[in-house]
Amino acid sequence: MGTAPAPDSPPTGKQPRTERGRRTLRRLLDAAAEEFGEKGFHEGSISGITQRAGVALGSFYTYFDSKDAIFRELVHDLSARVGSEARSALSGDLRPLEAEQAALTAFLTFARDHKEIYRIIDEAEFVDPASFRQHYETTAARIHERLRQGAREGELRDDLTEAHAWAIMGMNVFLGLKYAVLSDDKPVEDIAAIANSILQHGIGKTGTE
Amino acid sequence: MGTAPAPDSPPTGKQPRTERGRRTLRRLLDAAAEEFGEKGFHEGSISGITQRAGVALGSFYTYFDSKDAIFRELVHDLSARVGSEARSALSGDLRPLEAEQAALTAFLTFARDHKEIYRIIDEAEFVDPASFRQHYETTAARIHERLRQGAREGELRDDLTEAHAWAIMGMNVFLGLKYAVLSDDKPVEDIAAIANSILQHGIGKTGTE
Amino acid sequence: MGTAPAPDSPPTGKQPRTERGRRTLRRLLDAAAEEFGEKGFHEGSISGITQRAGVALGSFYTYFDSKDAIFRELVHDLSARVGSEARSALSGDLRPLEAEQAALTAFLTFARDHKEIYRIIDEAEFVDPASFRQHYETTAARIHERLRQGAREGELRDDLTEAHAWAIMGMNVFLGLKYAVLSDDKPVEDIAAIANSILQHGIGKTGTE
Amino acid sequence: MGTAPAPDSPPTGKQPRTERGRRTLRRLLDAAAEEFGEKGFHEGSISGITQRAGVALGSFYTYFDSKDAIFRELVHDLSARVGSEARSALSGDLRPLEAEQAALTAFLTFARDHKEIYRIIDEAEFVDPASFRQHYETTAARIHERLRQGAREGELRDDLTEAHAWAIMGMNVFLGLKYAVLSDDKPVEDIAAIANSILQHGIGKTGTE
DNA sequence: AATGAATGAGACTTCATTCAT
DNA sequence: CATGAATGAAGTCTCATTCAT
Repeated sequence: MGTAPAPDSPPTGKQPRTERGRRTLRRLLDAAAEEFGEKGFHEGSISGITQRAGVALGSFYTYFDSKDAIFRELVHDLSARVGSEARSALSGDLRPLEAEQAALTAFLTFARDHKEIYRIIDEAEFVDPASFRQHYETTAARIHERLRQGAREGELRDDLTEAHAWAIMGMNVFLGLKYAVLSDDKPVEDIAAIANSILQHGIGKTGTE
Repeated sequence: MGTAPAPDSPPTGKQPRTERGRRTLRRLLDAAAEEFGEKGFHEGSISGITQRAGVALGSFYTYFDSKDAIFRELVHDLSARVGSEARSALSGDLRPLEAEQAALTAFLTFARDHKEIYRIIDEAEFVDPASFRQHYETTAARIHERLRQGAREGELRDDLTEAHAWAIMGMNVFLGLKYAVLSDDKPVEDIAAIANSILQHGIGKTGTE
Repeated sequence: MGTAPAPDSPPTGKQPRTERGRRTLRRLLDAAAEEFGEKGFHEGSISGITQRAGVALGSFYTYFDSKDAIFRELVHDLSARVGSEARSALSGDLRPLEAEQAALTAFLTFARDHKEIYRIIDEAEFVDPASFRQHYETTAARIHERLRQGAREGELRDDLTEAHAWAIMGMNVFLGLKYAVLSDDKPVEDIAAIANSILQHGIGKTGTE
Repeated sequence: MGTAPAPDSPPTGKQPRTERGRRTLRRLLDAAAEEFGEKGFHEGSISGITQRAGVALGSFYTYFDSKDAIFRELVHDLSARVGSEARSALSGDLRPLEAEQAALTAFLTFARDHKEIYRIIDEAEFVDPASFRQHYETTAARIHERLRQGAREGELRDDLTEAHAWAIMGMNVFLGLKYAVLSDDKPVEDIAAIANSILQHGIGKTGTE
C-alpha cells in the first residue's frame, strides 16, 4: 500500500481463550454494529447490545473495557472492511480512471449493505476523533497514492495533490450518502459513471464525449 | 436563487416580548453553538449552555422547550447562514465555473470562522434527520440550479444531474473538512482553485490548460 | 348554628383596595377552582391559574402569598358554600328525618354542579390537613346538633352520638361520590330517599313500610 | 365471594430472579407504603423510598418503571389486603347483620394498623383513577352481594340496591377515618356496634331496643 | 398594580460500570 | 466465564417564587 500510514494495530480487546468465548465476542460485535447503527452511539446502550447478543449484561465487561472500547473496535473494523472492499475491487489490471470508478462502485455496493457505516463513522468524530481522522486520512492517502501512480503511468496530470484526493473522497462519500443511504433505487454503476465523467473531463461544455 | 424551496419559516420558539428577553435568547443561541460545537449534541449539556450564556439553568426553558428544540433552531440558523453566505458571494455577474469557485471560497471562509458547523450539521443526521436532509437537499438543489443555468448559457454540459450537484457538494464539504476544520493553514483561494481545476477538465492528462 | 365551632375567620388574603383589584381576585379564585378541580393541587400550577384568569403570572402574588394560600382559601370557600347550601335547604320547618333528607338532596345537587369539590377537599388532606379536618368536623358537628335537636323533639333516639353523625356524613359523601361524581344519571331525590329509608328503619326485614 | 369480579392479576413489575432480588423488591414496597402514607404521592419521593428501604436510588428502577408504577402496585396490594381481611372475618356462619358488623370490625382493626391506606387510596383517585374506582366498585359489589344473600335468607329487606351498598360502605369508611385514623382511642367494637344499630332499625325513636 | 423574565432547588429517570454469587 | 442485582453520578425538565421595569 505504498506510503500508507503504519498499519493500524488492532485495538487490544481482551482475547478470549476458549472457543465459546470467541463466539460470544463476535456476537457482541455484531450486536453492537446493529445497536449503534440503529440508535447511534449515545442512544445505543450496553444493555441493548447484550440483549441483541443474548448474553448477560455483566458479560460485556468480560470482553470490552467500556462502551467506548467496543465502539472503537467497531470503527476500526468497518474502516478496515471498506478498505479491503476497495482493494479487492482493484485487483485486476485497470487504468487509473477505471480504477477510481471500480473503487467507487465497490464502495457504493458495500454502503448499501452496511448503511450503518455512515452513522458509525460520523459519530466517531465525537466519540473517538482519532479513529475518525485516521479513517479519512488513510482513505485519502490511498486515493492520493493511486493518483500519483496514474501520473507515473502518464495517464493522469502530475500536479495532483492531497487536496485532489480529498475532493474525490468527498464526491464518493456524498454520492454514497445520497444514493446508498438516503435512497437506493438507482444502479450503483450509473452513479459511479457520473463521478467518472467528472473526473475525466470536468463539467465544462468543451468536454467532448 | 431560482427554484430554491420556499424560505423555511423559523422554528417558532417562544418569542420574547421585551428587549432584555431578546438579548437572553441570542446569548443562549450563541452559547449553544459553542457548546454543541465543542462537545457535540449528546455530550453537550443544557447547564453547559446556560453557564456559557451566563444565565440560570431554568432560564433556558423560558425560550426553548427542550434540548432538541434549541438544536433544531441552531441547525436551521446555521443552514440559513451558509446559504446566505454563498448567495452574497454570487451577487456579481460571474461565469458558471467562476460562480462555483466563488461559492466554495465563501463557504471555506465561513467554515473557518464557524468550525462548529460541521459537528452540528453532522449530528443533525441523528438528532433531527429532517433538518439534516433538508439542509443538504436544499444546498444540492441550489448547486443543481446553477449548473442548469450554466448549461442554458452554453457554458456547461447539459446532461448535468442532481448527482453531479451532490458530487460537487461532497467535494466542497470534504475540502472544508480537511482545510477549514482539521487544519486551516492553506489559503482558501488555493483550495477553491483545485476544486475548480477538477470541474474544468477533470484529472486526466489530456486536460491541458 | 347552635354549638357549631367558632366561625372560621376567613383566611386573610391581601385585601384589594380598588374595584379592579377585587375583580382580579375573584377571577383568580374561580380560575383556581377550575385548575385544581381538573388537575389536582400538585399537577395544577400557578401559571395555569393565571392563564385561565387572563392575568400575568406575577400578578398572582399581589393577591396570594403562595400556592398553598389560594388553595386554603378555596377549601374554606367551598366548605362554606356546602354548609350554606345545606342551611338554606333547611330553612323551612321540617321534621328531623325530613331535614336530613333535604340536606342530602341539597348536597347532591350542589355536588353535581361542583364536582371539583371532591377533588379539592380530598387533596386538602395532604395540603392543608387542618382545613380538611375542620371541614369534616364542622359538618359532623352540624349533623350531630340536628340529631340532638331531633331527640329533644322526641322524634329521634336520644343516644345518638358523634359517631352516628360521622356515619351519616359518610353515607352522604359516598352517595355523592357514586351518584354525583362518578355517574350522575339518577335523580338526586331517589338517592336521598334511599339514605332516608336506612335512617328510618335500617335494612332489616322487620322494618315495615 | 359470590359474584365478585375475577381476581385481578397483579401488575407485572419486573420479576426478580434471585432471592436477594425478592428481598429488595419487598423492602421497596414496604418503604413506599410508608413514604406515600406519610407524605402523599406527590410529596413523597423516590429517593425517600429508597432511603427508607436502604438501597441506592437507581435500584428502584430495577423493579419499577416509574413512581406511578409502584404506586399502582401499592394500591392494588392494599386493596387486595383489605378485601382478604374482610373475607376472613366472615368465615364463620353469621347472620347478615352480624356479618356486616364483623366486616366493619375487621376493617377498623386493619385500618388502625395501616392508617396509610386512607391517604393512599384517596390519592389513587387522581394518580390512578382506574384502581381507585375499581377498589370501591369491588368493595361495594361485595357488600351488595351480602345484602342480597341476606334478603334471600329472609333476614333483610329485599329492595336493597347498589346505592344501599355504597351508603354502608360510606358509613364504614368515614367511621374508619374518624375512629381509626384521626383518633383511635375508642374500641373498634363500640364503633361497629353503632353502625350496626343504624342498620338494624335506623335512628328514629320508634326503633325501640 | 401589572407584567413577564429570571432564578434555582428539586424531582424523576437513565445507564455505564462494579460486584457478589 | 456467566449472571443479574446494585450503585450513584449526571442530565433534563418543572415550577413556585422573586425581581426589575
